[in-house]
Amino acid sequence: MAVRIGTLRAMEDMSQAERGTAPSALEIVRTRSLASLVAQEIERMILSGALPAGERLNEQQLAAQLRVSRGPVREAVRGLERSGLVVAVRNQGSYVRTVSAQEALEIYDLRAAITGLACARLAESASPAQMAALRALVKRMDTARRADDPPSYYAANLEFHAALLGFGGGPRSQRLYEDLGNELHLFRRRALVQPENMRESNAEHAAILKAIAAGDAPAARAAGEAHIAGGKRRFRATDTTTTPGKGRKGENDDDQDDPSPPPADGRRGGRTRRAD
Amino acid sequence: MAVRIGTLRAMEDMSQAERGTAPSALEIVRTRSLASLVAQEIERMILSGALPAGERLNEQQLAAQLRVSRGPVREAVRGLERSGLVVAVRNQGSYVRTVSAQEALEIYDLRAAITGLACARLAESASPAQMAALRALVKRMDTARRADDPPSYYAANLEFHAALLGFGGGPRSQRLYEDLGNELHLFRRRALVQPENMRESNAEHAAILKAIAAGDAPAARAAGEAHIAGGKRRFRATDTTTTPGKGRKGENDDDQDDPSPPPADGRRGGRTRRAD
DNA sequence: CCTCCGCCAACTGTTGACAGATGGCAGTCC
DNA sequence: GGACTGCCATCTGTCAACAGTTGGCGGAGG
Repeated sequence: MAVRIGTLRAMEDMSQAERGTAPSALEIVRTRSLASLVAQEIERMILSGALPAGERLNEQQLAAQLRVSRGPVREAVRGLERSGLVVAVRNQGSYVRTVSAQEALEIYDLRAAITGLACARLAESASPAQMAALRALVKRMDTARRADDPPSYYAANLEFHAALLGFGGGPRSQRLYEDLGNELHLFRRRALVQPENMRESNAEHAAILKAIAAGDAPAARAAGEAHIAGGKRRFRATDTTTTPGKGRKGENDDDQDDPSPPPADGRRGGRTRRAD
Repeated sequence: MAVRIGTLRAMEDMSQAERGTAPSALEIVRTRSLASLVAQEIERMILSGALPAGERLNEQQLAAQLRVSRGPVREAVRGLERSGLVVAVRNQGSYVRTVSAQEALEIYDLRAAITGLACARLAESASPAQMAALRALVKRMDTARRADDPPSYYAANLEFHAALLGFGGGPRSQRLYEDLGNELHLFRRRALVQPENMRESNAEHAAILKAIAAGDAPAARAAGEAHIAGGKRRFRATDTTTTPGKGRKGENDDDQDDPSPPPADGRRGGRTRRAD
């Protein structure tokens, strides 16, 4: 109803409608709040390693760095706290969360379970278009592997898993998988993807697609779980703290409550000159 | 070292040491921030139904009601936004999240997957003490069922699942299961637990424990998944929107982006007199 | 020389205040 | 009489300032 009523409004709807394009800066300001942008930026800093695990988050330093007030920074940090990327101690500050080896293994298991679920469902419901998209991603990864281009492989791998979870699981599963992956990043910075690993990993991807294409739900589930288990194994192979494992799964006695919330030496206060 | 050095400090340590007891109000203020308490309170309001799904969260009204400033309220809401309980729209406000039927089913599947995982691991690692604790909880539920006491059953059920996830999965799994359960609460207020459901549910609990005690990991996993699947089925039986399902699993075409962020009529601004 | 106490700087927690946006209501112009 | 425009109350987004706490450093005392 009404054709020319509010051309401005119409323009807004248009620019909102066209997704995927560059969000045009003005639209960003109009739709996202400062706090959400700050959260996104801090999250990026953490995942990129600029803020390593255990690091303290200085509110006013971050605020000054991002040219905003402390309010949005605090709101952003509260959000990141809920999502498990940082831990906060009252009157002391927030720290980038440290993930123990045991927690990392647990997260791998969770990812395996939900990936298997998505694969199984996808085996019963995959559309030709979805299969084509997944196959194209595997092809991209294969190309990146041959070119020995780990960054490209890594990006395509992320897309593949996101598509897998989105098609087979749903938006909630997708977000969960992403969050778990982010937490995993906190355990020891190590983006090194070796050529052998790439080949092995992509072979598992192909196996997943094969089972899905065959409509074999149990096989697809097993393949999906095996893939994440393979990632867990490859992850352990490059790590020292997890290899001297006590035979199998760490028996979790219930005597550990908090594994030291303020993990490192909290250098704060005092008469130390500020770091500029 | 030093006996009477700082009796106050010593007292604080003492009160911190005694866990499980009433947190003594003063200790709460000293360890938890206002924002976290506000978040806890708002979360309670949402889960209890005082703030129904789709409801708008008025910041200053909440601030006035809780006798705090808007700052902590905003921080709390940002946290709840990250955890999926509320959605925020810029310059318009935050709303209690509405969960669609399809999302609810997806969440059930996720819970089934991680519950199955925990059961399988527990089948290989359960200690006698853990088994005893789980058996005691099943017994409590059975007692509650005989007494036709749904609230007690409900509470024990929560404890049972928390223990299951904590023993077999770990803290991360436990928290995840809890969060998913909270989201599920947002789909249609319906705490009605029928006697038949209680019996069926607890029978499934017993089946899980039997498989775990036998050390049969695949069987334990299947039992755990079947239990959540049973919950999903019982849930569907009491709901109308999910029963006219199209055969199987809703095929998720990618044409739905956001299912209306401002869900209801956002009554704001204008010259309406405020609701006191 | 060692121990202990007081001081102080830096930081977090919280509040109050200001600017901008939103959406309904009423008056006004065709 | 219907549609539109301006106005205004309400609320959110953001900022700046105040109060309280923390933890190390230096001086006083033994």
